[in-house]
Amino acid sequence: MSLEHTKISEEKHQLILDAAQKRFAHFGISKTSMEDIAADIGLSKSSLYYYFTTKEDIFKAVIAREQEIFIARMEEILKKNIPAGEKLEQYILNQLSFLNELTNLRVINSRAYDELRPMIGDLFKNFSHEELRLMRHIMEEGKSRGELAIESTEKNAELLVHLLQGFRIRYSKHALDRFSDMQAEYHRLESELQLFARIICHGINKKEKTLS
Amino acid sequence: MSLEHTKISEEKHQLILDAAQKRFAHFGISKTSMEDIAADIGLSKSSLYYYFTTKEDIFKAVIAREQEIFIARMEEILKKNIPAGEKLEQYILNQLSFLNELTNLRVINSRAYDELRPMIGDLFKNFSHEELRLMRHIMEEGKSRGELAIESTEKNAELLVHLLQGFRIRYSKHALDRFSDMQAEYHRLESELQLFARIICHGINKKEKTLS
DNA sequence: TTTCGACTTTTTTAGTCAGAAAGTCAAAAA
DNA sequence: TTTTTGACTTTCTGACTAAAAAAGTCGAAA
Repeated sequence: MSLEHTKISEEKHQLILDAAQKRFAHFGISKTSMEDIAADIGLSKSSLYYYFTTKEDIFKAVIAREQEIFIARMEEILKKNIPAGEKLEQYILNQLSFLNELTNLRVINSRAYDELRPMIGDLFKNFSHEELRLMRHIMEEGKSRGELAIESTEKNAELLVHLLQGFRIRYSKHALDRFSDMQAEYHRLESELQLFARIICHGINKKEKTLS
Repeated sequence: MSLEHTKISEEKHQLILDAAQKRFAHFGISKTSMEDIAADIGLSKSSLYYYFTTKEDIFKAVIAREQEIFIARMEEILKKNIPAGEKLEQYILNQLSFLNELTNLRVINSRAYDELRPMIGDLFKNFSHEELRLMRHIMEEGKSRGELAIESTEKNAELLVHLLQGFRIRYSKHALDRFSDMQAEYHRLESELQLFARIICHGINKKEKTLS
């Protein structure tokens, strides 16, 4: 309890999470021992238990931190003074850097998900809620400004979050298939997401002259 | 070889696949023995090996057949004399019955995918190609008729297939979470897919008067 | 408050083995 | 000639064990 409030303790927490984050991203949970993490930052294994009660807790904290980073980054977009459509576009495109930088978050989308769900199910659910909150914000703003042609902000927000999640899951699965050329894959995906954003915003049908 | 051409043999093939399909859908591969399948159609296990060389082959054949059914059903849509946008809409909506009826196909999208990939990886890839072919057809038709506002038919077709696959994977994962009210879930998903189709076709932005 | 070494407990791993299921084949039946 | 089968061999799986590794505890010390 009181641990949370001292500065030094907080720094150590972050130090541990930094080390764990790298290890987990590289070797996965099961192939990362508490000793490994401790050694990385020059502590004994026992000391880790002073800061975290279980290995699971460390993993959860790592995931939670990556989720916070993602949400924070997306919130930056929402603050901008641009049309809702553009916010949506940027949100969609920023998935990319998300997928590439937050490795652990990416991994829980794919292979590991079924094993990890019992552990991080709540985190995942909470993350979905957060994402939905952001998307709802975009929808509401766009609707109230008369920029978006939508009825139910809620349904639209849900759909978009689901599409993005589906896209991410599918990509994560795919990415593990091949250890090959990640760079080329990145560019392919980037242009695909651009097209995605464009279609979502403008539709695929030719625009007719609107009657109303 | 010559087996393929006799009528009786072909019927037996189908009979075996019918039984296997039900067993697999209900119990999964590992919990379905060759004896089980054989017993279901009043044959000895040995006889099964007269028609199929391995259990794996039977499973592959079951999947392949479900894929063919799906593709055939979708091709029906392509034949219709309706605008490309409507074809797209119907394609998107028909995912639903696909997910509900072709159980084995649904399962390989979710939990089992990682285990099954080595076995059915090729089938899956081939299925993707087929789906892409259909989607490309819609795009090309829509473009040549001046109905769709697209540049690269290929890129648009790819994106849409990826979105649909992502959606399906996400849904399959989700569906396994809860054994709850499948009926309500079906309706929720149906209306979500309707919205999906509408946004893809018309976009989410308010239409401005087009200049060109 | 923080660290650690020595400690116990739990989980993984490697290996064994028996029973079940997969897969083969020559002979019989249709 | 096509189809089926029972008896057969081979392969796979699950349950068990012992040993090793990793998780987790605790009291003492810095």
